[in-house]
Amino acid sequence: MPEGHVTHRLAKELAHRFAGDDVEVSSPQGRFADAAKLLDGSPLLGAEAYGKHLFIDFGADRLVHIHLGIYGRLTFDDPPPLPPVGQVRLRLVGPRAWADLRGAAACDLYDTAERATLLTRLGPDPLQRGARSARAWQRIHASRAPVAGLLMDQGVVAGVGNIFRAEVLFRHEVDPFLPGRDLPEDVWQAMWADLRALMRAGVRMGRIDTVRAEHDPSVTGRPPRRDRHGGEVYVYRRVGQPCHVCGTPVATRVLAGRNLFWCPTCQPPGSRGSRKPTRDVARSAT
DNA sequence: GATCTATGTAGAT
DNA sequence: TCTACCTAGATCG
Repeated sequence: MPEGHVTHRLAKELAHRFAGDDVEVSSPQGRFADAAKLLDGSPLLGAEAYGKHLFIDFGADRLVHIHLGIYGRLTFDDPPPLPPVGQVRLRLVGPRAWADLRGAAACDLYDTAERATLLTRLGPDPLQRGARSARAWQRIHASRAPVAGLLMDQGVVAGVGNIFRAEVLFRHEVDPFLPGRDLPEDVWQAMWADLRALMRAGVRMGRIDTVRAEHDPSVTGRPPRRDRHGGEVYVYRRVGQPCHVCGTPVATRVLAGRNLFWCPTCQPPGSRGSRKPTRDVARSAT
């Protein structure tokens, strides 16, 4: 589930369903039991996301820090709460809603100082208002590491995961293995703007849908139209299937332990990319 | 039922 | 570069 758009969406939903209410906090599975006891009955003041990190504010300098990892889930439902199913690490029960957390890589009690320390490790989050892409650019421009690896580094850009990195590289025709320092600055600026738009669309839609996102009025300024490509993403997990733009089979390779996907024709070796996202978008851009 | 996979990261080697 | 870890659903036999 989780790239940055998921955490931001969850923060919104937590605030919407719980903010201002006293909340029963428990850990049916037991692994968060001590902290849960401490927070039980406290008012939930709000929730915020930064990159893939989620913070739930219970006041008195107490925050629940959640990182979903690769398969964590936070689900919501209307009252009354049902008996826990499976490994429920954290359960929140308020008068208007209840929520279960499963499989998270992290679920810890933080104070604001610990949150501040964590945030210093993270690069700018494209979903954060006023995020400064220049900080990311400094890291990219100074590195000889492949740009596909840099995009996944949360210290460079916070919130980008395996799908957004594959898609944004494709959309700008950048060779995933291009050293960061060979990426032109104007291409980076365009990728950053595209990430902001794609990830915002992801927050709204609750899914990553880069092909249709380009037809989202807020992304392109045009009304949605029928998807001519037949898919939700261009390259992610489409190994061997024809590229939606040129028909070349999508390639894959493991990079830094993660599966990377790209089109060898649209993103040939050494390609420094283009400012306009994909030929298709270039055509429909205003 | 066993095995594989996954939008992730930290820590060891 | 590898391994461990968090869990559930899909796929294999």
